[in-house]
Amino acid sequence: MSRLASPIRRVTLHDVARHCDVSYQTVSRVVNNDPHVAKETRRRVLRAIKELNYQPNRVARSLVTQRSNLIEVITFGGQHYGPAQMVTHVEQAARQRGYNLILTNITRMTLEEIQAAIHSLSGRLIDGFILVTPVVGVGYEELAEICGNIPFVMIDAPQQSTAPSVVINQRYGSQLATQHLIDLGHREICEISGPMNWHGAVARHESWQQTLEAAAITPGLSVEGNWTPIGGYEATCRLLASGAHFTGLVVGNDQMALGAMRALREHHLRIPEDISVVGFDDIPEAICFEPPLTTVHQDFAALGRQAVEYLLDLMNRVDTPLQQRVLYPSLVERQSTRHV
Amino acid sequence: MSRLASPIRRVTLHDVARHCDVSYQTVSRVVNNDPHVAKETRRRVLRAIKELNYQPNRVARSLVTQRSNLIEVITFGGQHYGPAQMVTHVEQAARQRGYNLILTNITRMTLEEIQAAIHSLSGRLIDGFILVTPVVGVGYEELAEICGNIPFVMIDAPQQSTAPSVVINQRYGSQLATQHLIDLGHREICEISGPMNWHGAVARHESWQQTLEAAAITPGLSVEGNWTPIGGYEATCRLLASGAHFTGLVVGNDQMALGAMRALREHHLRIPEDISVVGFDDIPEAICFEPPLTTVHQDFAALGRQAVEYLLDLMNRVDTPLQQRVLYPSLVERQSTRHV
DNA sequence: ACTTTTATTGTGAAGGTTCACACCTAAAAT
DNA sequence: ATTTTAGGTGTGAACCTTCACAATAAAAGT
Repeated sequence: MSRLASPIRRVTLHDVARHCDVSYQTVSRVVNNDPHVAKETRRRVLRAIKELNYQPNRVARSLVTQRSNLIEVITFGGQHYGPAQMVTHVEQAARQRGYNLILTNITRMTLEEIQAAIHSLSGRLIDGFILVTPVVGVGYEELAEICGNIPFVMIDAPQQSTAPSVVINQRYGSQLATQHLIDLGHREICEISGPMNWHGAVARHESWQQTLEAAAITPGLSVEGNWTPIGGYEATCRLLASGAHFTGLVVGNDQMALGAMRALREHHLRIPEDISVVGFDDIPEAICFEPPLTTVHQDFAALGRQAVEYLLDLMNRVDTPLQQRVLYPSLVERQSTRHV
Repeated sequence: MSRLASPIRRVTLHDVARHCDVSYQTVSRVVNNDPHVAKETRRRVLRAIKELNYQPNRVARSLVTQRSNLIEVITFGGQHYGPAQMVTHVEQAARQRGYNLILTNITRMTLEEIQAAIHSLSGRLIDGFILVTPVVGVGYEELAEICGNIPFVMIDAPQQSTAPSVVINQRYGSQLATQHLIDLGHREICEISGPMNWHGAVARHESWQQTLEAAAITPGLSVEGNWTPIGGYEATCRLLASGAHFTGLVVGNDQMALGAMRALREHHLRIPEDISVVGFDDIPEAICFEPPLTTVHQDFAALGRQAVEYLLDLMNRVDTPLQQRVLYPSLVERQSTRHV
């Protein structure tokens, strides 16, 4: 007995129809909950379906209906906390609505890669895309061109974009973090930013700067990291080597904050006695950092749900407006910050 | 102009055929790289394909070939480091081989949930499954029944199972960690384990115990955690509250190790001066823990690649043997452990 | 009693591809 | 000169649904 998928003939509408002596169309009606079926007939058909263990062939259905109930998620950096979190919740929301998810995780966020990803499953009759596009150089117009007439929603699109997108207001989050330090009396505040080709990094950086300036404080030095713990460590070492004096440090994400705290400690700076540190993301580890990290919480679950909801609207309702739906992060105060 | 996916007729084989005056079958041959096409004809067809921007309809193709080039990954705890890592690499490996991935992340790892997940896309002609089944109660026989004649590979299956699976040898990893402490002269060694309904947790626990016994050491207390930082924190508090004395602590994963270290510090125990801690997973954060964590490194990328490779063999080659492919973890020594 | 409406069921075609086979032509073998 | 072979190309059917419409029977209206 071979284990190779043998060409076992699946049971079809016709088989069911024959089995209970109706036409295949009637069976189709029962399967699709068409009301124009006599009660007694429906009963008979349903029993036959169960007896024969009939499963509608979704491929054949797709061929005629021109829709697949498939959503493709194209993401970048799927191994990181944020994206992984989003994907999980997008999947959950999609499945609840009867859609399955095709996942494509690209390794370089360029238009070419996106194009290749979309191309690689063109012809699958994908109903819609969710694009996690956190880096610059991937704009709405280009994407619209690539996606053709298939609706899509962007996550992590540039703020204020006219593209259909769902975002968390990064500027607001960074303002929250920075203002928190200001409120604690800090006047010398530096930053470890994310890679500046990410929208989020730019937004957080600019907002850090503007919040300080609004409080008539000259921004301290800002050093660029790469989102990783080691990146944060190295960036902080560079910052310290520059001789800059500061009492507050705003870090682009929690992982880098972890590295930053390590670097600070190695330079015999205590947290929060000497330096207050605030992160971004609120990863599950943050609460157990040494000390527990004050950070900005982002609701990735809501983000994922919203994206799916919006996409389904775009797919199924004419004239859903193209807009940017904005969620707001919140500050979580822990022990890595204190009054100066 | 509506943005709703309008029923724009896609260009088909027939369109291309008409455009360069051959039969649709010839175009099909060109598309599928059939050698029985004259050079000149192929050239003409290829040009027409490009001119008309023809994309083969994979749905129609699936209908007749009975295969979809689709692999479904059913995972559990997709937001955690390990599973997220695996999914990412599985996707990458699959796409390289021309397969796309349908992701289903279930929230409770039970046979019913798996069945529902598989059922929800039955009829999509999925070519194969990759099942991340880290908890007990989900055995090969039951899965084989559910999957019907569709081949599947399990990841994180119980060791020694006869099921087609790819695993990392957890026992070996735990032995590495425990032996490391023994070699450093520790004789009082406790454990924070994962939830005992996970194979991995059981295997690590048993191997911890056996390694100690093999060295004629009585195992210390073992407390069960839930993989999370806070879980590790609480478990360690319980351990300390029990009054147990120990100098070495083996923790089921890095996240719990983070929580454990926090708990230890709060009880004025220094790491590694008073207590040596060793983790499991080697998450990217571990190197920046305070102190950097000695841990067991698992190669999730290799795991994902192997799983895909094995599944494709199962799908395409008759009589691929059913076996368990085993990878080995390695110890990464950092600063959380030292000689007693 | 006859027409109209409604409820239920059936028929033919289409969706876009691949498979099995038949056909044709030109070159090679006899 | 005739047969065989190979290379190239085309035809019809099948895959399994849904859609549009036709057909029938029963019920309701006149």
